[in-house]
Amino acid sequence: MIDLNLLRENPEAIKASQRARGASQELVDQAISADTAWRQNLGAFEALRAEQNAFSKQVAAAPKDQKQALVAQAQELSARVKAADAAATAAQQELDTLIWKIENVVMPDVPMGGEDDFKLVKEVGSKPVFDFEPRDHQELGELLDIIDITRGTKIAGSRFYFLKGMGARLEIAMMNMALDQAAAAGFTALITPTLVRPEVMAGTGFLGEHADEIYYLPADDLYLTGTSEVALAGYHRDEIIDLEDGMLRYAGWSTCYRREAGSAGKDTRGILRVHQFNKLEMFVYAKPEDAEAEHQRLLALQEQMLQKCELPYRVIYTAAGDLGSSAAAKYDAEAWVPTQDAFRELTSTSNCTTFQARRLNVRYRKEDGKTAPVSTLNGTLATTRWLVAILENHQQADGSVRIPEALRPYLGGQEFITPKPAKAGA
RNA sequence: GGAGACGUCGCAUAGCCCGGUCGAGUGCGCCUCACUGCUAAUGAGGUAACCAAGAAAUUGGUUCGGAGGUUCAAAUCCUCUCGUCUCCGCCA
Repeated sequence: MIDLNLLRENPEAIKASQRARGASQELVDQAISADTAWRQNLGAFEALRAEQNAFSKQVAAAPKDQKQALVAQAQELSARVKAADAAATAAQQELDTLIWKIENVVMPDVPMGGEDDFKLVKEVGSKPVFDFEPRDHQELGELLDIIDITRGTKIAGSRFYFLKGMGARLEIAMMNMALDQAAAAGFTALITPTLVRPEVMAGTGFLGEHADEIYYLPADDLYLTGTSEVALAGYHRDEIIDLEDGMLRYAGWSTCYRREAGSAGKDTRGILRVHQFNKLEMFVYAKPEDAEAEHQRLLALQEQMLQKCELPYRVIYTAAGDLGSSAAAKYDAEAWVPTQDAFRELTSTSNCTTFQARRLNVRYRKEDGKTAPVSTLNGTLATTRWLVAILENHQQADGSVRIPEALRPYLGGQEFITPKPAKAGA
């Protein structure tokens, strides 16, 4: 939710942001008139209510024989109060629906435009050169017997898979390495609920634009979360948190579920885009003045992970139109996927400024003792998708895969994943 | 799954039966002052959040888990809902 004061004092800033996103500017004008109407209605109601409260005290103090007459008067007043109350409530609802539709105000340096209008920040590492025809991760997965898509599909349908043997262990190793790194950087580990109530899903904004993407369990009226961000953002909901000793940093470990309804036919091969995967997500509650520096720090942590996995990658600064509605700025790190001859997104980190916290009502106490909304930030540190890049970039001519050094301690020192030896006589 | 109890201002509780004098008492914690003087005791006062108006002091309003309802008036009565606890049953 945007800041109402900003709407009143500098609506042009919000309009400019909406324009950069390619979102509606008209909404801003509508919200301003709704705000004015609401405040008028509220003032009228409050004056009437004050009258009623004063009158009510008279009634209470009046001697018995006068009560009857006073009550009769009060009835008439009560009716007017009810009407004014209803009008004020309606005006507020109107304002609310409008204000919730306005997206977060983007940072001034965010490029205008859509998905392809990003700013390239950097490219790191060199793309592997193969003197053989590289296999894609699905082929490697089958050859090494570490990814079983056929059986995943058999038991759960398309976009499901089994990670088997070293495949399963590789994912756990990577997740563990990420968790260790996060812990060293001051993040508290959290294993989060993956089923949440409707109000939490709505409160974090995912029921809006992502509604199609979400699994829902009608028998229990619960939603499966597509990221632990939902639980992590809701964690301190309606709280005044203490940021005196520094920001609150969490590393959420969870399985994520996505319907991928809008991506039929896209990335159907392998495990690049699946209905269920694991993810380690960083989430930070910070004072607004510290948010930008922390955003850079999250990106640095992501890069550190990518480098430990010895992956060539690039960092892009997303354009306004490709930002989530609560993000003011976002960096994506994309790893090189050789068989696709393309960079594919492995991590994403967003600075949501105070937008998300305002909606979730998470505040802190400032020096002057007043409360103010905090800033929230999030960023991916590892997901199942990373396996795609690891397998493809580190493959050898015989189909074996070299394990990046940093991961080896998590795999008993093992250096390669090798194909099963062919059975004798086969 | 069955039965019951409970949810009040940081924490612990009073108030609810018998609606108005309750936005709400007490204890603890915390803050300020006084006194004493020594890492304390005692006394006095203060101590929620949110919204609107205002330059501000301040004023008005809302909030007693949440949502509805009854009433001139709801912490208090009614309905639903969420949560916690206890006992019983059942069981990965």
